[in-house]
Amino acid sequence: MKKVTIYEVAKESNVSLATVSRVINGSTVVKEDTRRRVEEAINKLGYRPNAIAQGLALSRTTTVGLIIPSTSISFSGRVINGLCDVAKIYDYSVYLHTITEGVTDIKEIIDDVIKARVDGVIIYADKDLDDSLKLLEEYNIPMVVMCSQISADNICSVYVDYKKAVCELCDSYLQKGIEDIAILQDHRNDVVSQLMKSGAEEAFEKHGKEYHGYIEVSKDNRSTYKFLKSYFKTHKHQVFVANRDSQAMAALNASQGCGIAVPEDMELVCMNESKYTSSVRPEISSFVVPAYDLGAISMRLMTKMLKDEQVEEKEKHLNALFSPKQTTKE
Amino acid sequence: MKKVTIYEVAKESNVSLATVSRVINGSTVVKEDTRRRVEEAINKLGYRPNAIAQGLALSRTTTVGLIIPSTSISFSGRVINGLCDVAKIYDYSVYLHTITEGVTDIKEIIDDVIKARVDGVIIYADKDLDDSLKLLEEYNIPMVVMCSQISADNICSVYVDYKKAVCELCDSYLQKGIEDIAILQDHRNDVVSQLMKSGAEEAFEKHGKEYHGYIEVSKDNRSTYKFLKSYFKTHKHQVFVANRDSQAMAALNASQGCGIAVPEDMELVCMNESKYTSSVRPEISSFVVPAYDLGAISMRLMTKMLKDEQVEEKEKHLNALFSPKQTTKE
DNA sequence: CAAACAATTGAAAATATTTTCATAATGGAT
DNA sequence: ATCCATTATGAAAATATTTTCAATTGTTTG
Repeated sequence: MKKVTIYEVAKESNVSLATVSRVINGSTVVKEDTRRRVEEAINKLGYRPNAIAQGLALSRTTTVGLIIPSTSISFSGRVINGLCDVAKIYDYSVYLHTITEGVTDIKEIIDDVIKARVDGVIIYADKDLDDSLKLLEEYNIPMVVMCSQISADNICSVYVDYKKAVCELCDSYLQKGIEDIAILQDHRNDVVSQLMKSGAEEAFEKHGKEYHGYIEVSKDNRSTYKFLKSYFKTHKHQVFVANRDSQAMAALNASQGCGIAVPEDMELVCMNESKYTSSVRPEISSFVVPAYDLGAISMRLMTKMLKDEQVEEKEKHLNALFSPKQTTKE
Repeated sequence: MKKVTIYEVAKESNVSLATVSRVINGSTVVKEDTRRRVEEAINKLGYRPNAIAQGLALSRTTTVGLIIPSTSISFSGRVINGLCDVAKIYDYSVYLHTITEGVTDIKEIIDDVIKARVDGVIIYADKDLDDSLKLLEEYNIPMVVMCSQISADNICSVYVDYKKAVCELCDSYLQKGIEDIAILQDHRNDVVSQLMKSGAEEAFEKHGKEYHGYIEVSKDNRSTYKFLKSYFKTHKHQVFVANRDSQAMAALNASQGCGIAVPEDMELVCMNESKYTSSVRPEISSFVVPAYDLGAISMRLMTKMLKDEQVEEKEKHLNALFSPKQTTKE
């Protein structure tokens, strides 16, 4: 089983390399007759173009690097799906790197995507990654940053407007006179938490009040559950907002042991709907975050940058749609 | 910002290409003095090796193609994490393709990984993919198949022994005289369902009985929930086994409206634990499937094949660990 | 001190493609 | 038949690296 290259095809069909290349790429004109001959040779020999050689000759790999945290898998998973689906449409391939928090050295990943000569990089950056991005900027590699609001010459960003979501949520409660809104914050210090904070603060400020409702917990789910189980014995909130679906689940389960009925005693809101938050009973309210779209739009933006199409907006924000599943408090 | 290649480094440090290459790859011996000179030049010029050119010269890309369905994201996500973590350790990169059932043409994906000249392919095949795999075999591309039990010259497989899991589960109930065990089957006709079937049948046969407890539903979660809601009004089972976590959740929720208490009236068992099945209340029993390990082990096997290490077992099976969360029926 | 050997280094080929520029073939108009 | 304008094709350079084999340098040793 020896390798068959463009040479063998050329010999078999009695034409030059150039002509075979033209047939493969279908761009320039080739006489119908020779095209047929070449195509026959390709089929006969089972020739497959070599993307590596093409990449070298063209200085272009039609490959996009994706760098994404491995936490919150159901979310990342949907992002990846959207991204891959769109990549397929535009004939790009995806070169994947996951980030395991506290383990992965991002510099190494960046080194690798540079070495691999990807045409562009899409990175999910819910934390500050400035240094790492600098290097990619230096190399002038087109970038799409998911989650953060960064934009520059060669950088686009796509993010979910959690600030607006929380702001409107709080506002609607405040208008009904409900002020006791708790927001769960873990210590990841990520962009989403930041946005939730500023959203709440903005809403309260608008109503002439200051916001003080943060509940700080560790990143770990199990211990969050334990903490809340005892916390709820002494604290009752009218509204309880959690960022991740697993946190909302922890809150729901913890509340049940403490005689707090959801939603009658406490409304529970999750910022990221998943098939679980939507299927659990009692049902809990949640924001539907378009994770699939986040990936899909990021990839679409990337293809525009790579094909030198006009990118009308370099910063794109998506809305999280509130989906109340409970009889809203009066 | 012009490209800096091995040429520039060679000129800068007054040596030949060959020597620079030797320094980069650190394999052959280079005089300490020249090595230092070359390294200085590399740093000064900011030289980065070009993996594409290396790939061409070496006919090797240190890249592994991963082909995985986009359904059941939380499961695939963990597989991907394990796989990427191990890939990183052995300095391989991951080239990702997702399969959207009914949409993606697998042939196209295979074409693409061949074109990309990946060194190996890891594919999650919970359905029959024989034709597609044939092509990879022809090209002699090392393969690891996840989920199915295939093995051949250049193919290893890693799968979770669902058959054994279900068989032992049923057996333990039968020993207690419990025979009314229902197994939910959707119409995906996947390998896992097949294995569950044969596991149940084997257990019943062992006890001199025949198994007839399948409940057939559609693939769609929403309609499964609806179906079960009415089904449970007229049917009560002692034990109810669901494959995917979302199906177990549907069953749990459906049961609650029908006056069936879990676990008192009906034990609910899920074949795939997720953070949701493990955090929902009432708690449900589940098998802990080592998805992360599935990915990690597959990748490890692949690295062995690629580095020509001895692969002692070409078929590796993992056990799903039963984690009963309920007072088991007497 | 010369011979023998080991340690370094370099020249050039090889890897599989694209693309530019030049040439050859074709066809229509005169 | 001849010329001009297309249209089609080919030769060779370029892409960035590795590797083989030969040459050079350095080090012992008799």
